[in-house]
Amino acid sequence: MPELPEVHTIASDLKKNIEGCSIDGVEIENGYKVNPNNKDFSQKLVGSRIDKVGRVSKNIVIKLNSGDFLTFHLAMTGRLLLRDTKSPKDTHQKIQIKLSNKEKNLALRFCDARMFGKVGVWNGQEIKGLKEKYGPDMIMQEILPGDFMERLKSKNTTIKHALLEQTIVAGLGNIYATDALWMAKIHPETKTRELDIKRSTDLLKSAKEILTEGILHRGATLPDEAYVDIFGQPGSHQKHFRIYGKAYCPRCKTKVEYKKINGRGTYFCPSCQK
DNA sequence: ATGTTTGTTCCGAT
DNA sequence: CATCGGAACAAACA
Repeated sequence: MPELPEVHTIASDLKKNIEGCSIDGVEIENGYKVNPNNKDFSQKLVGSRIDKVGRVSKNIVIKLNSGDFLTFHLAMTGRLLLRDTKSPKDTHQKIQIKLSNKEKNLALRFCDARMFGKVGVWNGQEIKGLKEKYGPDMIMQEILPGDFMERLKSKNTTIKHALLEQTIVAGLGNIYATDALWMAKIHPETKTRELDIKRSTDLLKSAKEILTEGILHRGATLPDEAYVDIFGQPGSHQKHFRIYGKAYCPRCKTKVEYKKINGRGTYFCPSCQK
């Protein structure tokens, strides 16, 4: 489930809590598979130290002192939890990584109900390749409106679909893209080829604004609690959704329309999104 | 029982 | 060969 604000929250909390820790052990649930394989994964992790925690698009990327990188992609239902080593196993727990420094012993746990998530260890070259496959990050990189427009126009599809394409711009998911289009008063089925500079500028501004707001609210947690932070706490951005999940447009009170656009549930106001 | 779901990748059609 | 749309991945929930 996590989109940029949720992944950002996890990465920044992890940064404060596990940088400098040594990796003492790795436990992988029976049948669960990681990259490149479970044996090499464990061997490369155990005995190394965590240098830096960061994010590449929606991947959590952890740099080790060995020069290798540990990555997590949470997909729809992945969770990263920082627990006491003695705390009981979490639901859908797939991996436990034991960490320690002078003051504490911790367990970093990866859990995933639907198992669309991905976990692995990679070398520097592979991480370079990972970074290269994504478009500019909506928060960490400066994107000029003209560039944003050209990138969107490079794909001949609906604006909603193009926004979700991480190779075009990185960070938006279904919820934030839906709200960004509402903020910019753009119909989600608008063809990318019909974009002009004014609408592209509005959309870029809206997307950055909604993602920034999401970060301030520590992400959005839906009723199923697929996303919680590393301490198991929900975010609060769900209280600030603009049109996602709404029945009436907050701007003009028109009844909200819901339809699948390129396979994803999309809410929009038929009156003010043109 | 059926239709949903926050993401991404792959396959078939064009 | 390149591009696009949709299915598929798997599980929980209403």
